[in-house]
Amino acid sequence: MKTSSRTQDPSPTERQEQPSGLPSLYDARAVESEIYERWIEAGLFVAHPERTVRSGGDRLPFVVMMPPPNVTSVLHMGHGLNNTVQDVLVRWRRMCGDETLWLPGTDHAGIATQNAVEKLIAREGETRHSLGRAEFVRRTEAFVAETGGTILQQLRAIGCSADWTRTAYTLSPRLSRAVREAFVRLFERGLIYRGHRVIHWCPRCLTSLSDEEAEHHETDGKLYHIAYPLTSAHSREEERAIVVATTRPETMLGDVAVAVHPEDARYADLVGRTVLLPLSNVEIPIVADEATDPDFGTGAVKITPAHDPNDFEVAQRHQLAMPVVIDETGIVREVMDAGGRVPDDLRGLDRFAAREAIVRKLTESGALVRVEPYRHAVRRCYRCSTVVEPRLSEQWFVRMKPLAQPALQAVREGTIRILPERWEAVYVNWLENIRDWNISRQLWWGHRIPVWYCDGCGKVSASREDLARCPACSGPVRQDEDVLDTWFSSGLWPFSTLGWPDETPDLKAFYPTDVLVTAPEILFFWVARMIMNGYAFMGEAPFHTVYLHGTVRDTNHVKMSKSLGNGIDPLDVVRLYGADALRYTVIAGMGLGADTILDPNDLERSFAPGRNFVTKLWNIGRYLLANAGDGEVLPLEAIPPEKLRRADRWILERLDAAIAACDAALGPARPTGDRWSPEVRYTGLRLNEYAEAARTLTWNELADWYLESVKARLATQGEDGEIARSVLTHVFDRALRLLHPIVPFATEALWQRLPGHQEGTWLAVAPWPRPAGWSGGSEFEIVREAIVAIRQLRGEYNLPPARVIRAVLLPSSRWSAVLQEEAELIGRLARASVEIGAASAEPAAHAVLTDGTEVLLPLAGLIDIERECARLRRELESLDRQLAAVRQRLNDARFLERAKPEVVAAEKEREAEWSTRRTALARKVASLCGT
RNA sequence: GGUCGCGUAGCUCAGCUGGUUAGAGCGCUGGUCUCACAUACCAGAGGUCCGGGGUUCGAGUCCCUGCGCGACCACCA
Repeated sequence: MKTSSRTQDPSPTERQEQPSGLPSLYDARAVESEIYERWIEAGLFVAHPERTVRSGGDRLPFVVMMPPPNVTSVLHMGHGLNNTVQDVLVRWRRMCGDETLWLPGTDHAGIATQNAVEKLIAREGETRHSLGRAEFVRRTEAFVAETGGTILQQLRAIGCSADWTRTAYTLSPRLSRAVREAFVRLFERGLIYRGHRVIHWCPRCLTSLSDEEAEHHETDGKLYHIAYPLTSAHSREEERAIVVATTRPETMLGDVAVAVHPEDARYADLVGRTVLLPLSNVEIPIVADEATDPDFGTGAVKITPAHDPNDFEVAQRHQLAMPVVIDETGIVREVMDAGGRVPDDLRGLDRFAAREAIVRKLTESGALVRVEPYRHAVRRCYRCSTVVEPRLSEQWFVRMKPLAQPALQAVREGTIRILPERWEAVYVNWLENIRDWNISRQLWWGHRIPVWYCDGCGKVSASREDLARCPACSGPVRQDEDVLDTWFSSGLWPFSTLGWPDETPDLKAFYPTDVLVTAPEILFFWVARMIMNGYAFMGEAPFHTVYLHGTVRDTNHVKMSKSLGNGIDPLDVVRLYGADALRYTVIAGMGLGADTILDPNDLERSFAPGRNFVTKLWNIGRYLLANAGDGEVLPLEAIPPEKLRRADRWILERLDAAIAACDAALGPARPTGDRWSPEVRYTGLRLNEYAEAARTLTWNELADWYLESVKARLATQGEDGEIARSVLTHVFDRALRLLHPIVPFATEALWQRLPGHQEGTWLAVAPWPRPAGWSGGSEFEIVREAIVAIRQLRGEYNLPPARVIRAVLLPSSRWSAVLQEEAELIGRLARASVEIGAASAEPAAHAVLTDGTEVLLPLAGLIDIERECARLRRELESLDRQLAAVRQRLNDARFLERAKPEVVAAEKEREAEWSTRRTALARKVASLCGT
């Protein structure tokens, strides 16, 4: 073991001043980095496939796949929360004896990374096109090599116990091979196809997007009503035009028809006739189509097949042309099949400028009938927020319905559970209505689509290996220019990271995995697709539990983000308060699935509780080492049970209760069979409850009560002192184990110094505690009650703790012996000299315990008894008056007759309550003032 | 438009299948540097559990409704 770097170690001279060997203040910074290094050196986080039951070992595997952050991202609070949750689970299971694997890695993040690099080269005046594809990819690789993976380094600072020897990257050769394999298999199964249709297009990123990547944003827009004149006179004079409503007038240049509902009587006789498209002066037909909603707008809708997915389908049904009038950058021009539709003065305008120009022209010509404000959802690019332009193009799609089937069934039958439960409905709903997934991206950064086209014979080949010539005609081939959606590769994460498609020892031992921890935002992007892929390629679910945690927000409930400036840098928190404080705060404050609210303007308020808790732990440790020494302690089993004192039994019983509470809160780690039984399906993973149970044991029970009660015994030589030392050490040891997953650093630092610690053993892999079945702690409860009662009376009369006072206990018969025996202890903790059973007439403050034991605090000479008596008597008189009034009312027959029953009931209740209060007050007066 | 969630102490939140006196942390008040800890200890105040109705012996918890937030989904232009 290295000692040179252990900066928290006091020098030999300090050691004398600090008999505990621990500095008085916990130095998180020094302790944390040093301990983390030693964990890594000891290889504690490295998983061993051969030790799992799946590979002939005796351990159950417990596997968590880290949601790969974007390779270029830096750690923010969201990552902090996400990874802390995972680390807590992983550390818990590791201590439980599972062969744990927490596999870390990063995502190449196609659009995001490409955008970042394009911004970078723009400073040099370059564009990706000026550089060319090969050079651009090279530059991006260099950028990733330089800045990528920072976040993984940062995760170590918050204590993540991931297996860094298995760090994965979606664009690595190994995972790229998995991507190709997956693509080709789906292609061969007919689940990947090429389609010509209207997709979401980002005119800034210059790529198509999936439905999920085009986010809806509520926007205040306008609904324009435009008259399209009929080309021939109609019987009814007033209907010389048909009015259509649109939010995007600029698309009218690409209109090929006007559609009405087949059963719409208003337009029945117009179907089959034609109108003249304003501005373009093209004659277009009026068609009848079911897709038209007669109740919206005028009931007539313009059809722009190339720039609207619905219109595209209408046009297909009616075999209409599909002129493209907006290009890939959002400029209005004649792109394809437009045939002079776009007036000269509109060509070259941006789509929004064109909209204004068109509205102006229509207003001038009188074709614009009406404009009304209209609030609707506009789709925007999830990466750059640019308004998405629907665009007709050639793309690759995955046929989702067959893949969704088993994924749906898995959640319906409980093979996979999603927590919180409510997300299961969302998941099911999405899968039931799933549409085909556009997976091609017109980007350069990503996995190039492994498809080759033969210009000779026209064959389209998907291939695992690069093709140089056509497998059919041996002619020259060219590879598809596009790359795959980033989420295609991350969807393979649970098995591609384990070596698939090879049958590696890792894959055998660690697939399927166990719990997936992530935020609900990527339930569809990622989680659902992993599940579908799990079934498609591995034949079984990739995990049995999806744990969806909340979002980190500021005090205004706004999501934290760097761009909004309301973020908290987890590394700042680590620097100021320590990683343990950060972890404790997020875990303790997190209801299942609830958002975490933190105040970026007041880190102290947010994180002090965590830091304070760690300080408390540290101080318990200091006391223990200073007073129980660091030599061997008596094993608990070696103590004859009858020699245990009441406090010993009590704390051991509390320990059992805490272990049970922690276990219940964390829940079963996995289902018992191949699916979750209804009884336990939604239990467990209540990390805040677990944290609370462990904290209460450590602080409120061990430190506040047991430690205080045991101080005198520790000072004594001999057997009882040894027993106290043993119990204290034992309970603190177990408390450290329970707490370790939440605050790993401080607990490890203390545990390593516990009396009897064996060199080379680690808390990180120490066995998780089990309840031992202790009982007999309840006798100590009456002792605690007596102490609290004396303290309360002391507080009531403002007697400073330094003032040792007399206290007289008149025990009920039941606990007489107990209180007698514990009188010294009671006195010490309540700072009083305790006498038992000597009732006297002297003036005393008075209280009654739950079992009837009376507590008297003689006050002669301590307070002005005359004044206090006068005050109490006034109080008693006032109470008597009120009581008399209530009783009179209740005795009044007329009141009982006329008042509402609930009023009578309330009065009766009041009478009972005041009557009880009067009894207590009267006793008080009697003991203080005499009768 | 559809689906779902939330509204509990000044603040941030627990409160599981309805069951004694609704909890925690922070904050607040009073008292303490009591030899592990003032990043602490002791005691205390503070809640019509958003409003209204209902079911029940009993509702913070279940049902209906109103108000106020929020999330997700969405091919009525």
